[in-house]
Amino acid sequence: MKATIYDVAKAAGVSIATVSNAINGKGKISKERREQILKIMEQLDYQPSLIASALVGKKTFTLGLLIPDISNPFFGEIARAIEDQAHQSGYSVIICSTDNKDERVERYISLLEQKSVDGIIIGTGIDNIEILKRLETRSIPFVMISRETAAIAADTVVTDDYIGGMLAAQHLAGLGHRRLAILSENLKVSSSRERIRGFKQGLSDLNVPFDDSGIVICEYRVEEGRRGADELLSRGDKPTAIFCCNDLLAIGAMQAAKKSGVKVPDDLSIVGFDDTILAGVTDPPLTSVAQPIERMGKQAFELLIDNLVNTDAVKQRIVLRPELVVRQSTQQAR
Amino acid sequence: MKATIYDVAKAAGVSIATVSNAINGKGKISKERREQILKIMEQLDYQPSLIASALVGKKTFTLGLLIPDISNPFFGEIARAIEDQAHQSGYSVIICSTDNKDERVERYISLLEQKSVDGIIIGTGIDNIEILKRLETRSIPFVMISRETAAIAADTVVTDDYIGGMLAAQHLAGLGHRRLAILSENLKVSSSRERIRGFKQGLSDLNVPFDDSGIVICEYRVEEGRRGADELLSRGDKPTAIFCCNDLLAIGAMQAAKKSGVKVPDDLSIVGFDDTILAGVTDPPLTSVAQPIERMGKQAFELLIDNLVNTDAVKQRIVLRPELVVRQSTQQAR
DNA sequence: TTGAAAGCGATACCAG
DNA sequence: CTGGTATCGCTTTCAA
Repeated sequence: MKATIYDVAKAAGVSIATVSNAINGKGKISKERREQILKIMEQLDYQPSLIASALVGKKTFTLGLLIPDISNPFFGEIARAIEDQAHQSGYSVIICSTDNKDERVERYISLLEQKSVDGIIIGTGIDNIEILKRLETRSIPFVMISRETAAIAADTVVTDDYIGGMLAAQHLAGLGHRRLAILSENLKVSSSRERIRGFKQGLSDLNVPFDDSGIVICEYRVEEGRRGADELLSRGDKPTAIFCCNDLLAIGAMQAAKKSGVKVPDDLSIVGFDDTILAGVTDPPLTSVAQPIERMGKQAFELLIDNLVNTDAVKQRIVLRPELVVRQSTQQAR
Repeated sequence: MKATIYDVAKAAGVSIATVSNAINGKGKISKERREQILKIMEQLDYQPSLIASALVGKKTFTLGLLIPDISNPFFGEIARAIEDQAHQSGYSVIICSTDNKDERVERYISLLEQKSVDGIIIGTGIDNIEILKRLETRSIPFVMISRETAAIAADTVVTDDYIGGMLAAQHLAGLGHRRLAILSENLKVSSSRERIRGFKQGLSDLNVPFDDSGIVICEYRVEEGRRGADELLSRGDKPTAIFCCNDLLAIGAMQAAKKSGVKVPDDLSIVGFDDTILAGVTDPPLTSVAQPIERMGKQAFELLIDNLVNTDAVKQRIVLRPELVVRQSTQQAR
């Protein structure tokens, strides 16, 4: 059987209170006693039970991470960034892939609640605002990462999607492109809207005309991106450049281009978003707007921890600047 | 404050024991009482504390998952498969990215131990066998997935790497290739050795000669794969086909080929391994040996659960058959 | 069918 | 400095 604090106390000939103090460095214990106890703990291979200490009111040192799908490289990277931060502070993180389904979100949150996690990081879309409100009333700290809700005051860390769109626009316009198009996922996602808005603003700043008919909306998968791009490429005045609101769509666009004999980047420049591992793997490698994932993870974790300490701190919204990573899917317009 | 079982009991005018029984369907309770209690639980928005029930000896319904890196798509998929299985049975999983470092493995295991996880799924290489032995003596159930240790009797679920190698060989030989090469990662990993052994056997079965000088070893990243392939392609008698022991290396090989003007698949066929999301994204899409990840996750979870129930069951080793997914990176030899 | 009471393993307060 | 002891929220006998 696993050793408990009682075993240690008995072996050391002291009370459990003293052992507890020795472990946590609380109270005053003579140095000798302390070392003696520590030694015995080692001999007994004793590991304090976090379960028990969580019950007496301390924290569980466990976090929940809600994302659409851990097998999606973008979220895998987010998870890794958060995991690293958390681990440094002794926290572990429970993954919850929601598939963007509110029903799964609810199940997971209820589970996390029962497990008394210290907080939740939400990186998945949540349609039903009640879910977040519930978190609030139950005073479970949470922060949003890479997603937003206007409907509720919440700590948030996001990439500046507007700037991201702008960077793409400046890059493409700078290369001389004048016939541009946008491939975007569902406009319900605020980040897509912002990316588009930034892109259009970027163009307009440079006096490059753009008409909304150049925007094609599709789901977020490669497959759909391909179909969306097909449509764009079959038009009378084909675009010479497409801005895609994520890498998956960009890959779809590249595949569509190839199928219809349009050469990337010679005949068509393509810019993606997220700069996932996929961007470096396509042929040609994809120019993409990179989100500062590592810093996002760090900030999200820190916000959450602040929340634990200072329950009623003012909610913050941290906006991080993206960066354009130029590879070979874009070139001078001809 | 969160409602406890006492609040429910008081509100229902019964004892906590009765509430407990109502929740768990244990003992005998009149149907009316039960429903009355359930209703009150709902009114109070009561969620039983898993922490408390874990303390009284029940399970924590939490698992640890040790993998090298959750941001690597292959492990992301493994994690997802396991998460889905686990979630179905009410378990949650804690991710532990080890970077293949024993020191991180130890820290994580000790953490998982303190959190009293019900079991651990190990999908990462562990050099120090003592770590596993320790798990054994502490009777923490664990299963290995996609990794093996001969040094200890453990439940294991792996892909049949030998067959996987063979499938690749048969495919390439069947296409008429005679000058073949292998790009493999570190031979310390048993799966690499098996893949190579299977590949060679497959060729020899078909009377296709193969010399060990055609094997190039490198690390597992794209970058190194490129260098390894460079070497192969600069040789006097270039291979017409390369079998790569994972997708990342295959991508490296594709890049090397492109750089030196060798066309894939016209001049060079390439086969990868793992069939990650990356395989569908390269140009041309990569022919790859797919591991049945979903089934692996399912089996691993089931083995673990069996372990919980039946502590001293005979250790099993489950070997799953891989499958060749033919895409466009391979074609008839000319 | 229901309830009283004894833990589970730790923390923390209050005496000594 | 050190040690009782109540407590956290729940499960589980054992009686009633």
